Amino acid sequence: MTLDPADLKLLAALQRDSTLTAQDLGDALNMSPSQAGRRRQRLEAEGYIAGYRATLNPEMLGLAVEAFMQVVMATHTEQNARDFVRMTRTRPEIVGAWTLTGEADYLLRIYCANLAALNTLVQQVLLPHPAVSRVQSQIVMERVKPDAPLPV
Amino acid sequence: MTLDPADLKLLAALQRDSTLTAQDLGDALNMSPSQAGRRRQRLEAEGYIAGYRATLNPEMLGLAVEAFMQVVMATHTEQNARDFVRMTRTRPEIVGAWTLTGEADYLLRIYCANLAALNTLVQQVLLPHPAVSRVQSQIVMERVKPDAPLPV
DNA sequence: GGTGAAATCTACCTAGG
DNA sequence: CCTAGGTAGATTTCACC
Repeated sequence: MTLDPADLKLLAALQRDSTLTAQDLGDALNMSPSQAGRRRQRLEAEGYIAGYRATLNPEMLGLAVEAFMQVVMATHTEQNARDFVRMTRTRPEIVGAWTLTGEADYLLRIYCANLAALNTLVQQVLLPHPAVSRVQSQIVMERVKPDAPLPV
Repeated sequence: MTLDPADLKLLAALQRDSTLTAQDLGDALNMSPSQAGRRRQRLEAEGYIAGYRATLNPEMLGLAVEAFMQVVMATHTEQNARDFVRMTRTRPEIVGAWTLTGEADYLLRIYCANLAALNTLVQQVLLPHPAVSRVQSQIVMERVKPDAPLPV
């Protein structure tokens, strides 16, 4: 039920590249392919591995602008919160949203084609939302360390 | 060279689940497995797909605390920036780092086992760094929309 | 767009502690 | 009796037609 060093190495390897075969994993962990495959199946079944995803290149898809937005709510009713959360889940350009401690109520992570699209999102979607009081956009200038694996 | 609607559907599907076979993709796109596989190979070769990764469950790994930190630099020399960037790439609990427009110089995304570990990072690593002036931690209270696929 | 060889996965079987 | 290693059938991939 607990993770031994081999499990951690296996998880780290699959975070970097999920196309590694049981043979590859066995080589890396000094065990037989059977054992490595069995371990992977166990880690999947126990829920350590949430899924296998393709990672895309934002630039190649015309998503030139990444941004973070801090959103402050005007009123903190339950209904407002539900509405806002539903909106974030509907908009595909919002690729992450969190509620945080501190002054801002929400942090949004956005991918857009250009600055105009970002502005449209703010002016047409966020600011018109009844519960939203203030939005502060912060555009990403450089990805210093983008989307690294979890520390296992 | 440009992406047609089938390409976009294929990329969206692989973002959700990269274990889909050429047959599965063919079924979803109403084309033969050969064609679907060929398209995938083309999108990989052209660089639209950066890689295939396993997504892990942070909670299962004992990573109970997610946080964002806004870091303000004391001095903006080239050397300071390089040092700081190297530090972020070294620390595994820093899973993302960006330079932003606005008052803060860096935004860091962190995964830690607990609040004590987070505090240790701030006190032992970030604040002692010669270039760092101020750090503002914002703990994630709720993941409203965590790590969604890119909008394709 | 289809076909077939090569590789991979997975369930089952056998051996050893 | 339980765990590790190996094996074979089914599935998938990929180069070629």
